[in-house]
Amino acid sequence: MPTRLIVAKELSEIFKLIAHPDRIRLIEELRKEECDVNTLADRLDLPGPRVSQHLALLRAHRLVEERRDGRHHFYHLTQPEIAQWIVAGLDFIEGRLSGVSPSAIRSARELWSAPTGDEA
Amino acid sequence: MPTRLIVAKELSEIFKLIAHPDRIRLIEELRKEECDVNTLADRLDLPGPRVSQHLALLRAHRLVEERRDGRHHFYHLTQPEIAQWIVAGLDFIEGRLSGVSPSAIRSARELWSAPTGDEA
DNA sequence: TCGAAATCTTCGAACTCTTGCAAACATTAA
DNA sequence: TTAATGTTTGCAAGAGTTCGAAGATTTCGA
Repeated sequence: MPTRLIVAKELSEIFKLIAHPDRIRLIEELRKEECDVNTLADRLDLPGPRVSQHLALLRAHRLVEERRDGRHHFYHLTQPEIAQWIVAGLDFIEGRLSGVSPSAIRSARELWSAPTGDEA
Repeated sequence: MPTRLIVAKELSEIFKLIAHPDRIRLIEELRKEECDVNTLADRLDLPGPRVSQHLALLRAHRLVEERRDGRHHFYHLTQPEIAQWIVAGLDFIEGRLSGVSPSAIRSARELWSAPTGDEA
């Protein structure tokens, strides 16, 4: 199989992996520091099993890693730079007519770029 | 609805849109210059209707635009920079154990970065 | 002009994959 | 043992993909 085909498939895997609002928010939460599952579920207002399944997927693709401490499972990004890459994708929705105002995008970009503990 | 949720959804739309090997290769082909549908189908070795459907999807999300000339439909990227953003995603598959060798990734990166007319 | 060929799009039906939810399971702590 | 924390499983609903066939438009030759 030609190189280009292989790489296109691998790239599409990455995109598929990230192409879910819950997983994007998980990555956003983890962009600065590790966090345990329950806290993530609380912050994102999602049921526990769902968070766990998403994390299992991210883990299977080595986008996150797990650290266990007692009964807590802490997750963190293996490559924190991926958060910056994701937010760079905002450049490509800015021009579209969909339901996102430029100011919403601007504030989102600031959220992702800002230091921790400032969530809106 | 909170801004963060909206933006996460919009971002996931973008990722979903790109998360297909055919569409990634289409974007790759279009990264430098416009091209008509048949030529794309030939180069990527795909059936015509399939190419057309993928392009319709990209068009619906304004990632590509159409220019008609006679019976030819020429497509081009509305934001050529998106190709560079996509290829930057290669950074995040390099460390994984999947079936892609580092050299394959390196050559893919060169392919996407190189001037036109050099396809392997 | 008429009809055939070329180019591209769209439709509808199968197929697959993902998602969401509830229930059950596993492990650790008190 | 009981509670707390996560994970896994099984299944139904939904979304995305693919294909063949049919439709639309333009060009070109008879």
